[in-house]
Amino acid sequence: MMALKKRSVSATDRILEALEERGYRSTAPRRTLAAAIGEQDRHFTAEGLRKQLPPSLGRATVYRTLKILVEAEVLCRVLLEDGDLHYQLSHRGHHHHLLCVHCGSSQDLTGCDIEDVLVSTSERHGFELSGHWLEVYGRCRECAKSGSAAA
Amino acid sequence: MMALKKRSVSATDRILEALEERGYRSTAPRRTLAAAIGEQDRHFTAEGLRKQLPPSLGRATVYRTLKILVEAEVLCRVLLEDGDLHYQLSHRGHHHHLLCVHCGSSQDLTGCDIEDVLVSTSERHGFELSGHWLEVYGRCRECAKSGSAAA
DNA sequence: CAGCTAATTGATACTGAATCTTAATTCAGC
DNA sequence: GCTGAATTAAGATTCAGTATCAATTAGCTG
Repeated sequence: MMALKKRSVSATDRILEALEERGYRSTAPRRTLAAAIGEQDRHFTAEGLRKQLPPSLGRATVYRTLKILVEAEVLCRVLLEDGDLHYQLSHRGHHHHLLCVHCGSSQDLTGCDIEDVLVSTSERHGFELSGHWLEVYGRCRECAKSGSAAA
Repeated sequence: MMALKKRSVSATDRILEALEERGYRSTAPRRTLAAAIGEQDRHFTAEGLRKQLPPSLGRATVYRTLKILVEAEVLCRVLLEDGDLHYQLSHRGHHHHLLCVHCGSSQDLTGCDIEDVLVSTSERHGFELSGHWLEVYGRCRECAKSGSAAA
């Protein structure tokens, strides 16, 4: 089906740059990890990623690096409908996801007015807003089109 | 500070009723659990709850019952800002929470227009909406008022 | 209320994810 | 090439949650 990939900058490079920017050393394990993450085209888990890596790459290294990358905003965490937390390549800055429950793809949600609605709603409740978490589930255009009898 | 508690119906009773409605037996462990849950005035975890119970109450029983109660919509799960999932007494039906990051209290978010915004936004993306998860973080009126130098 | 059966229970073992510890290795600058 | 600090891998450990299963118990039924 040939999902189109915008790999112009290479996610792998973005990851390595982010590490360098933050003063982390360039090591073989991190390069391996960056490459592996760059190949993910869906959200993934730490353990799932680990299974795609040489077993010589220590578990702690995977977890440490993922944590760093989330802090660096290269990765973000997405909440699946069942409460599972996965990782995913991210664009910097605050955004939300449209998660396809069928194929697992995700689109970023930008230019929506949700923030505004939240602000005014919070005010009505005397609530001093500081943040929020939103995930949206459904079927992406492709999956909705290609039928598969939407439940 | 005397948080006001609307305990008119007693959460404990609501829990027991929900179990009965669904054809579950009334057992001593379940009554103990219901009472304990009724006393929670914040979101809590399965293990946290367990620590407040007689150790004779088996681990499996706690988890089993919590699962039943979530299905019965007496409890709902809330996502904390750090990705932790907790439980909380719930009103039936779909709703969101305003979670106070300071005192841990939560208010239900009702009568907001978020659903509408989501529908139209999703449409713009060719996305067939099926569900969403939203948590809002901040400070409740009390905590915002009582200062404690909002970060 | 005694007896019965299926639901329920709790102990225990088990799983899998994630963290901690530590000694050895590797990077990067000199 | 040296050297010190960052990084690593291995393994032990913790922890939440699940599965198993024999023993118990609720709630009929007569």
